Amino acid sequence: MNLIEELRWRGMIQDIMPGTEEQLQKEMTSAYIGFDPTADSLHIGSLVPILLLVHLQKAGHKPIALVGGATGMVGDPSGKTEERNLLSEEVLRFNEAGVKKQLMQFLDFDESKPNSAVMVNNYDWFKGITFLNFIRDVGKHITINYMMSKDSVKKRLEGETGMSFTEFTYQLVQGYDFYWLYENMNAKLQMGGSDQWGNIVTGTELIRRKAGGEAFAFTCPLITKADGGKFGKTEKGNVWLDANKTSPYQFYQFWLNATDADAEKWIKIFTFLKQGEVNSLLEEHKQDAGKRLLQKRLAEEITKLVHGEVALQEAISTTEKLFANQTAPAESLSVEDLEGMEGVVKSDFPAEKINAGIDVVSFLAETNIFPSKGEARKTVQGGGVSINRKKVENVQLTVDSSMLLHGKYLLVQKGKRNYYLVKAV
RNA sequence: GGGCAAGUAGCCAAGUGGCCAACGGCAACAGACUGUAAAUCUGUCCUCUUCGGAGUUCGGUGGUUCGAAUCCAUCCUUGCCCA
Repeated sequence: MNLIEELRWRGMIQDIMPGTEEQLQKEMTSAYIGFDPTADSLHIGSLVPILLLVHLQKAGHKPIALVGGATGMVGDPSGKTEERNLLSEEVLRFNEAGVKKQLMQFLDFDESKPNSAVMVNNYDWFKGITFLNFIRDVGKHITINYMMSKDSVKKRLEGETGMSFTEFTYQLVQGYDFYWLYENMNAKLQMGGSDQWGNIVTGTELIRRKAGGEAFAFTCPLITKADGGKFGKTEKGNVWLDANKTSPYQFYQFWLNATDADAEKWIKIFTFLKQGEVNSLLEEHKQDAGKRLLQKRLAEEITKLVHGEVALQEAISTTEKLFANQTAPAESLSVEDLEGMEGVVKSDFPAEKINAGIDVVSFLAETNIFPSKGEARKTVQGGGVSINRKKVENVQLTVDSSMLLHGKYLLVQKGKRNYYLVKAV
C-alpha cells in the first residue's frame, strides 16, 4: 500500500486534490501542517495531524510542522465565532517551545537525514511584512469573489453574527504560509483537518497564480464521537499530551472508555497496527465485546506512543487494582497498591479531623473532591459516592479513624470511575 | 447618518408586569441496567446552604411601578434595508 492508500484505509482522508497521490509517488515531498500555539501543550485533538506527519515521514517524505504564531493572532473563522486574543511574542515563543518538545517525541528531527522533520513559525516571515506590501503582493492575486465562495465565509455571511475584516483575511494569511513554504522550503503539500480545506485551497491557488507552481493538499475528517459529543473532552476538561496536565493513567482511561463504535474507528487512526492485525482484533472484539479487547489495545498502543512503556505499565497496573476486581473489599489493597496508584488524584487530609470524626459532606468538600458542600450532598443523595468501595448511603455518615485503610488511607469514588486517594497526615 | 429587527443560563430556545431562578431541547454529571460500552429509564444541572432557605441573574446604565427578563430613556453589540 502506498501512503495515500494506507491513509484511506485508516479513514484519515476526507478531501484530496487530484494529483496528490502521483506527487507523493514521484519524489520525496515536503509537506506541512499548521498547529495552534494557543497553549503550551498539545491536546489529543492535535494528535491526528501529528500522526499524519508521522505517516508521511515513515513513507520517506519530509514533514514540516508549522506553528501558527501569526495566524493564531488573526483567528480562523472556520467553526469558531469568537475573536481570539492576541498573544504576545513572549508567550508565543514559550508555547512554541512546549509544542516543539512534544512533536519531537513523534517526529524525527535528526538533521543528518534528508527527510528530517522541520519546525517553523509563520510569525517569523509575517512580522516583517507591512500591510501595504501584503495587500499589494498577495491580495492582488485573489479575488473577493473567490474568497467569498468559501464555506467558512458563506456561513458567516448568511448567519447573523457577521464577520470582521480580520477574520475574512485569515484565508489569505494562511494561504500565504503555503506560498512562502513553497518558495522557500519547497513544500508542495498541505494537510489538515477537513475544516481547513478552504484555507488550504486558497494557498494552492495563490501558488498557482503568483508563482505559477503546482501544489497539493488533502484533509482528514474531524474526529467525532459516535454520540455526537466533542472529541477529547472529559469531565475534567481537555485531554492533554503533557503528563503534568493529564496523567498517563487518566490518558489511558480516556481511551479505555471509548465506546465500541468509536474504538473501531480510532484503532485505525490512532495506532500504527497493520491491516491484518486490526481486522483480527475487530473480529475478536465482535466475538466477545465484553472483554473490550479493542479498547484495551487502543489505550495501550496510544499511551505507549505518547507516554512511553513505563508510564503505560503503571497506568495498566493502577487500572487493574481499581477495576479488575471491583467486588474485592478495599481492605485487600496493600499499602504498596495504594501508594503505587500512579495518576489517581491524591490528597492529604489532617489526621486529627478524621480522628475527631467529620461528616461526609464536609469531608468531601474539604478534600476538594467536590467544589462545595452542596454538590457533595447532592451527589451523595443521588448515590454517587463510595468510600472504600462501599456506597455512602447516608448523608449523615461520620468519617472517622475506624474507616481508614492501613491506618491512614481512604479510597473515595465519585461515580464509578473517578477515584481519589485521601491520606491522613 | 436614517429605517427595521435582535441580544435570556455552556449552547439552541420559550417567556413580553406578579404564579420566574425563568418552559423545552442539546451537552454535561450521577443512579439503575451492562462490559469502567451503546441504547433506555431516573435524578441533578446559576451560586452557597445548617436542606428550612439565603444570595446574584435575562447586553450595560438609569428610571416608572408595591412589584420588571417583561414598560420607558439612554448607551453598547450584531444583522438586514436605505443614504
